[in-house]
Amino acid sequence: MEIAKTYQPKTVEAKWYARWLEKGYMHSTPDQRQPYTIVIPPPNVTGVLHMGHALNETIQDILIRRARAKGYNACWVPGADHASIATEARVVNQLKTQGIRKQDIGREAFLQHAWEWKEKYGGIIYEQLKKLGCSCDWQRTTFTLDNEYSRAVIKVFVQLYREGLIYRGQRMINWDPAALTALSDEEVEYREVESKLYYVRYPLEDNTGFITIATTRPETILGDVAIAVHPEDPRYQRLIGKHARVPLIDRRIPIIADSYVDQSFGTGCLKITPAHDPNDYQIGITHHLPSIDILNPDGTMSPAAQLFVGEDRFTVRQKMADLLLEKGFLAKTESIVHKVGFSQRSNAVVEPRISTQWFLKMKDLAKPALDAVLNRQIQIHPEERFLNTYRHWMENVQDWCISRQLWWGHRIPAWYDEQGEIYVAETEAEAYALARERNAHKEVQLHQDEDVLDTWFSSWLWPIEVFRGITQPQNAEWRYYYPTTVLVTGQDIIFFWVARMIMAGLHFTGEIPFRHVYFTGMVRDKLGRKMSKSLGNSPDLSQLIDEYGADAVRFGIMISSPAGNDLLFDEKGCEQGLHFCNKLWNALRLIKSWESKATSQPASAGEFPIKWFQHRLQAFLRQTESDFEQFRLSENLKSLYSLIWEDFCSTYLEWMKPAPDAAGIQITKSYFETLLQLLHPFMPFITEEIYHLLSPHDPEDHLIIKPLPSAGDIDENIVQQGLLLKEIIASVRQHLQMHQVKTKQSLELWIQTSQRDTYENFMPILTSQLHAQSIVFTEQPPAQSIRVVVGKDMIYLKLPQLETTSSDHQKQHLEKDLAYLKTFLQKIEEKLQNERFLQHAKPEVVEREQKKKQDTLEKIRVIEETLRTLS
RNA sequence: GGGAGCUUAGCUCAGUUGGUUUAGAGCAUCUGCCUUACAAGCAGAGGGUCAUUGGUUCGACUCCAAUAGCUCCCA
Repeated sequence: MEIAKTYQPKTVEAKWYARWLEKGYMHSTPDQRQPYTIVIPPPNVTGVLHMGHALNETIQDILIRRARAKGYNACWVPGADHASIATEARVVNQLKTQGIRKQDIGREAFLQHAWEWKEKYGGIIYEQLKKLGCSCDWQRTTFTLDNEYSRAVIKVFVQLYREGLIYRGQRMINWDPAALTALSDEEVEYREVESKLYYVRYPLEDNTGFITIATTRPETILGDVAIAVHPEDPRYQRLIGKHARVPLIDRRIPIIADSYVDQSFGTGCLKITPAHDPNDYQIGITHHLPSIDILNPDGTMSPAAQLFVGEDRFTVRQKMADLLLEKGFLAKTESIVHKVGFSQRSNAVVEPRISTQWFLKMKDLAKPALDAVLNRQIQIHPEERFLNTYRHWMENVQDWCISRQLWWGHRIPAWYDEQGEIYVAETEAEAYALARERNAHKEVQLHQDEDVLDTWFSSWLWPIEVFRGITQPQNAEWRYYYPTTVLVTGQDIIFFWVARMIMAGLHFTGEIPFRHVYFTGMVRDKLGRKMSKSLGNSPDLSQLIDEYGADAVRFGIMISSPAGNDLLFDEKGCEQGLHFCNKLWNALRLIKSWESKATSQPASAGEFPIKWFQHRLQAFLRQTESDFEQFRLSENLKSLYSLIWEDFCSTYLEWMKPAPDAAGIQITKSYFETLLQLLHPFMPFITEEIYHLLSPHDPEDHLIIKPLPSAGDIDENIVQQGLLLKEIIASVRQHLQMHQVKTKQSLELWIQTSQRDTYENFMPILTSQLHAQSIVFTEQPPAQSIRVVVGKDMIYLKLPQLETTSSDHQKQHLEKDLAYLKTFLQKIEEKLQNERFLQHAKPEVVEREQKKKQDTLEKIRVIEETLRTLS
C-alpha cells in the first residue's frame, strides 16, 4: 500500500469521528464498571467556540479518553445553557433590524422568535465540539431550557421558597440600564477608569458659609438627602446637626455624623443619595432618611430629579458640572482614577438601584459547601491557587439576586392576586388551588410574575439534572453517574457556577456534585493580553483546525498550559503539533518500508534496542499514572512528545536500522501502538489513523476503546545503559564536528573501559551509528588519535584522512571539563570535611556524597591522564 | 482599601517531603548536513548570581521575613 509522504488531517479526522459515532463508542450506559463522569460546562447556546472553550474541552476530552482506555465507563455529557441576557439581547437586536420591538409583539411571539434563533444557531457549538474531536455522549445532550430541565428549575425554586430560603424583597441591586434588568453581584465587573472628582459647595442654611463635598457623580446631587461627616472630624464638629441646601434645587438637608465617612477622601464631607449608592442606602436606613430616586430604568433622569428630566445620566453629569460652575457652586475639579462597575453582558455602567427582586439566602447553603472543600471531599486543582479564593467568597457571601427582567428563561413560578399576595407553585393550577385555599375558596384572579430566573439558577443544577436527579430523584442512572468525577472549568466562574453547584448538590441530594475541580487559566495571546474581539487577537478556532488539523490545534493548546496557569496561545504551538503529526506519520512509513523488505535474517542491531525501549516504555507508563493523578496533563504531553521524538524515533528506530527481522518488526509495531495509545487522548485522530494503517485490525478494534496496558517491571540498569550509549554516540559526534569531520567518514575506534560487558551489548549499534570501520578494546591510547572522555571511559578515534590531529580543540574541551569537575570536587570535599555535616546529615546522604567524590576523582584521573598524553 | 498568587535561559515553563541539580525542557538563536522515514527533517553548540535583601539550617531554587515588580479576586 502506498502511503502519502505527508499527513493530511482533514479527511482523516472526519472519517474517524463518524466511525466512533457509528460504533457508539462515545455513548455510555450504566454497567458493572466503575463510572468516570464529566459534565461539560455548558457553553452559551448562541455562542461559537472560542479559545477558552478549546482549552477546556480539550482537557475534558483528554481525561475522558484516558479514563475510557483505563477501563472506566466513561461518560461525558454535552449540552448548552440558554444564556438569558446574551440570547435575549441578540434576538432583540435581530428583531430591531426588522423594525420590531419586543414590547410590541408580546411575550409569546418574542419567545417564538427566540426559539427559532436557538434552532438556527444553537447547533453550531456542537458541530465545533465534534470538529475538535470531543468524545461526548451525544445521546445525553442537555439544554437548560428543555422541558424536563425547566421542571427541575421550577421545582427547586418552589422547594427553596417553602424552606424560607427564597424571598422577595426591596433592596439595592445592580441594575443594567441597557439590558433593563437586575444583575447579581457576580455579574458586575469593576474596572478602573479615569474620571473627575467635582468639589461642590452647599450653602449652609444659616448663611454662615458653605460646606464642600467631593463627588464623581454630580448628577446624583439632585437626589441628595443629607451630608455626612465623620463624628470625630474636628473640622466639622460645629456643623453636625445643622442644615444645608442642595445647590440648584434648594432642598433643605441635614448635616449628619456617621463613622462610615472617610475623613481623608475629598473634603471629608460625603453627600448622601440613598437611592443611588449602596453605602448611602445603608446610611439612609440608619439615619431614617428619605430616598429620592432620580433615575428612570433606562438611565435617564426621572421627574423626581426636577432638572434635565428625560436626559441621559452621562449627558446630565456634564450639564450639571457646567451649571454648577455657572452658578458658582463648583469649587474645583480634580482628575481621579477609580473603579466603576460594568455589566458583564451589556458593558453598560451598572446603576445601583432600589428594586423589588427575588433573592436566595446564601449563608446556610454556603456553610456545607465550604466544608466539603476544606475537608477535601472535593479537591480543587491547583489547590494552592484557588482554595483561599473559594473560602473567602464563601465566608463573605451575600444573598443572591435571582430575578431578571427578561423573557428568555425560566419564568418565576410566583403568582399574585389583586391584593399582591404571592402564591408560589410549580404550575398555574396549583397556584390557583393555593389561592382558593387561602382565600376561603373565593374565586381569585392571578397573574404570574413577569420575570425570569438568572441563568446560573438553572446551571447550578447541571451535574444533577443532566441525569434527571431533580425531576426523578434517586433514579438508576443518577445513582450510577453521580457524583461526577471531575469538573473542568475556567477559574473565572468559580463563584458564578462552581460554588453554587456544590451548594445545590449538597442541598438537593445531600452529595457533592464532583470529586475534583480542575481550574484552567485564561487564554491570552502570546503577548499576555486577554483575548478580545476589540483587540482582534482571538484566532478563529474553526479556521485554525482547517489550517493545522484538530490534533495539531489540541497539541498547540496543551503543550503550553500547565494546570491553572494562563495559556499564552501562540499559533507556533499548532505548527509544532503539525510537525509532530508528520513525525508520527513518517515513523509509520519507515516501519512499513521495513515490512515490505523483511527477511528472516536476525537483526543486525542485536537485542539491546528492544530491551532498552521496553524498559523505557514501562518507566513512562508509570510516570503517566502519576501525571494523570495530579492532573499534570501538559507535562505528560511534553514528556510523551520527547519520548516519541527523541527516544523512539531518533534513538530506537535509528538503532534498529537498517532493518530488524520479522520478530523485531512485530515488537516495534507493538511499541508504536502503545505510544499511539498514550498519545490518543491528546491527539485522537492521527493516532487512530496510524493504528489502523500499521496493522490490520478487527472491525471492533479501535484505539479509542483499546485498554491501556499497565506498567510492568523496570530494569533501571538497562535504562542507564541506554543513556550511556546515547552519550557515547553524542560525544563522539561532537568531537567529529569539532574537528570538521563529516560524520559519514568511516573511522576506527578504541575503547578503554572497565565495563566491557556493557559495551559488548551495544557494539553493533556503535558501529552503525558512528560508521565505525573497527572497534576494539584497548588499555592505552593509540597514537595520533582524538580522545573522547565519557564518564570514566575513554574513546579514541582515528581517521585515515586525518594524518595530524590538532590537539588544541580537545585540550580546551578537556580543560573546561576538568575545571568543572575540580570545582565540583571541592564542593563535595568541603561538605565531607565539615564535621557538622557528618553529624547532622542522614547516613545515606553522607554515603552518596562519598560516592560522588570517588566518581569525580576517577573522572578527573581519566581526563588528567589524557591531557598528559596530549602534550 | 482588604486578600491571594507569581518572579528560574531571549520567550513559555518544569524543578515532586531541603542533599547525584555550580539547575532541566520546548520554542527561538548559532554551526554543519538535502545521510533512502521525515528540510514540517538530521547531527551538534551556546545561553541562567534561580527578582532583591536578610534569616533558619551542617546544607536553600526549595523553608521564614522584609522589599520591589507583575497578575488576579473582593469592596
